[in-house]
Amino acid sequence: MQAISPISRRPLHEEAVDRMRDLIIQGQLAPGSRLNERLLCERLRISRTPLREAIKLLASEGLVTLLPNRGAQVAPLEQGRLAETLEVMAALEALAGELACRNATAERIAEIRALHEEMVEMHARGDLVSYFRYNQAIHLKIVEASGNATLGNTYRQLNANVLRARYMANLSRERWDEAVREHAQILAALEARDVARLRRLLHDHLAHKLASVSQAAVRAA
Amino acid sequence: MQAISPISRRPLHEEAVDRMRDLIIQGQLAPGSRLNERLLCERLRISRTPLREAIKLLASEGLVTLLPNRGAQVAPLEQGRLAETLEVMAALEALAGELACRNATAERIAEIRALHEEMVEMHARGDLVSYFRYNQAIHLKIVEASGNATLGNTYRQLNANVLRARYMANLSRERWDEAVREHAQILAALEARDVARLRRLLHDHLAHKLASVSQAAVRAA
DNA sequence: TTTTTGCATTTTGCATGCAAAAATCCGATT
DNA sequence: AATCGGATTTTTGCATGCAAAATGCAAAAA
Repeated sequence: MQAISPISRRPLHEEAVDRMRDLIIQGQLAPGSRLNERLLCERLRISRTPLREAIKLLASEGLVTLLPNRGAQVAPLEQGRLAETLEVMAALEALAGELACRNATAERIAEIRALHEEMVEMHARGDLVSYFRYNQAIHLKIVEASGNATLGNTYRQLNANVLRARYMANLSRERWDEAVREHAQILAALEARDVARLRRLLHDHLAHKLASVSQAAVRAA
Repeated sequence: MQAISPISRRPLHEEAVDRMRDLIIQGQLAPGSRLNERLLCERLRISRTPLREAIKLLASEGLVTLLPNRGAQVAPLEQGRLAETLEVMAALEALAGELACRNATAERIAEIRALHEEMVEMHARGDLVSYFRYNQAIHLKIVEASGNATLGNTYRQLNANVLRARYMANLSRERWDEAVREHAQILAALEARDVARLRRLLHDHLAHKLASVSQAAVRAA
């Protein structure tokens, strides 16, 4: 008998989580704004039960803050929290790099290089939005290449919180150029399977990202 | 005016999460067993709405697996997943140690030493259960001493999954002795604020733990 | 005897109802 | 004009209702 892909029927609460996560990351639901259940139910065309389940899940991801007896709000953006998160992500990426050096197949690394080439192209064109998308894809791919699914889940969860900061909007030209150079080095270290070097590069890359985001936040304040 | 602790009115779903998490960690809800909503509602004396919210949250922690249209089950224990989790926790503890060296107050470190002394005492007495409790407390305290709350949350979440394995039951005498020696070294490095050494010690300590758990699992299989 | 099919029961997923808490409004009072 | 108090409305938290899906089981067919 031939393999048939099962009919997919996602639960409503999952769909709701994904939709709301996107809304929050894209800023359509602004940090600090209250989540009115009735309103969101109407917009998503679902009832309160799955919506409330979704809100609780987003709260566990840190994208939403629960206010007892007063519903929930989109988690406010805090500089300190962002720094904390990036610090943890740096450690996770360093681990991912190490594991990827040891476990990733050559094909997987080639895929990462392909993404890298695309990203460099977008940098050359000055297409910041596309650059940013490839950049994200590369980091995620490295984490996946580690072969540690738990690491991947943990990373993604933290990443959602960082995406909201939309630091890409405040990326200076110098920092952008530097980031691309760093990426080239990261890829070279991965291809050489140089664990120590890759660990250090990934760690520093994230540290620089934090510095750049912090600066942007200071300017905004 | 004197500070009064407010009358606690925790949401039912939070209470339910905590209770069920304990039940799962303690094995009263066995890995792989189905979660019958009606039954659990009766046991916890709550209705299905907060219960279902709790189940979804536990699923995001990885303690529960959702089976679409067929409810949920306690997440089965998998050797590979445990190894993955410990690998991530090792990286997080290494980071925590580094941050603790830099940020922790002397008092905080003294508190950790106090816990360590107690733990050594329990080891001397052969009181494995108490030893295990102090051991946990020390690791959590180091993570807290990092001052990075996000790191703490991430660590605790992963930790819940490890606690279920109850590797302490299969702890060999030699490994136990060795673990205590490792802890003494860890504490010394923290007190000396020797970042590099502490990182390495914590990392190795976790690696040894994984090895010991794996061995126990192999024996059980 | 084993497999398949139809039916009854149970369980789940989602919607809705209800009471309590919070927010809002609005006039009275200072 | 600002503030307070109280009633009114809104919103939340939890319970329950209902339909669809899954499960169990016995009878029919192979």
